[in-house]
Amino acid sequence: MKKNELMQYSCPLGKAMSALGSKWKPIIVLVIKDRKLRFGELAARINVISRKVLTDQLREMEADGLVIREEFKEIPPRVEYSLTEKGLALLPILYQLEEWEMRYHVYDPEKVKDCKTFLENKNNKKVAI
Amino acid sequence: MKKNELMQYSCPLGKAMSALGSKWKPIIVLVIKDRKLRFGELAARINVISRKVLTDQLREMEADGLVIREEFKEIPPRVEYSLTEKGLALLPILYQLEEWEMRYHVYDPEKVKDCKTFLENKNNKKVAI
DNA sequence: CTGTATCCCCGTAGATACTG
DNA sequence: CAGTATCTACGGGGATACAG
Repeated sequence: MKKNELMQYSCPLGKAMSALGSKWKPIIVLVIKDRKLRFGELAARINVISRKVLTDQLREMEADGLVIREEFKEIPPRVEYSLTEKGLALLPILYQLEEWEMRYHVYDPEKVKDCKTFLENKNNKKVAI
Repeated sequence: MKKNELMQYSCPLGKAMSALGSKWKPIIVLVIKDRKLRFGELAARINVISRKVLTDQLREMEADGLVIREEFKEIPPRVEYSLTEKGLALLPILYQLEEWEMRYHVYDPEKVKDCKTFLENKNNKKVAI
């Protein structure tokens, strides 16, 4: 085993970061937080992500125990995603990270608003990012 | 401005993740936490990182306001790195992330020990990773 | 001692078309 | 509806050599 693999896979912090250190995972967690969402709902709420990448990310998060994937064998197919207990436990930490950034960075309120409405636009529902 | 740039640079959480979402930054924060360290000390404590990458990461962290870089115009040159207030404020969040991972994942205690001693070995000093 | 300068690899993520 | 399959582009990260 190489040393950097030791870092990545055996250190708790390294492993935690690899579980949510990708571009979209923290956002996906925040978007699913309230209730089960279908794949299409997820894709609509984060409309800048491609379906391939969304699928990839969800599969990895499932493997990491962050989300639950429920597949209903229907026509048309339906798949629902929800957070596991582990995924839910991540929420307060993500909020703290958000607060930390807000506290030490000067934001243009308009841009933050843009960011919030960006996700809201496509679903007519508040998503706190 | 493209939408994904909006996500990355205007959303507090997106910005926070881009500030510490790389492979080494969280570890660098933990390693510097106690006191100022010279570049060489940092490189020795995280001996699997190449000097180029360490330099790159430190420069980015400096730009993000996480670390302070003090350069002493001496022969031989001396540079000391320390955490800013912003960097220090990140510590409790990193510890929570660590605890979160520990709580939901079954670790082989031997491997965690290896991970700890891996960083300890090169400096004869405890570094809590 | 503290870095640069190159070069290169590989993985993430994106675009697009297609499928059960 | 919920994905695959392919191909491509880009950039982080690594190895090595050199510099002030």
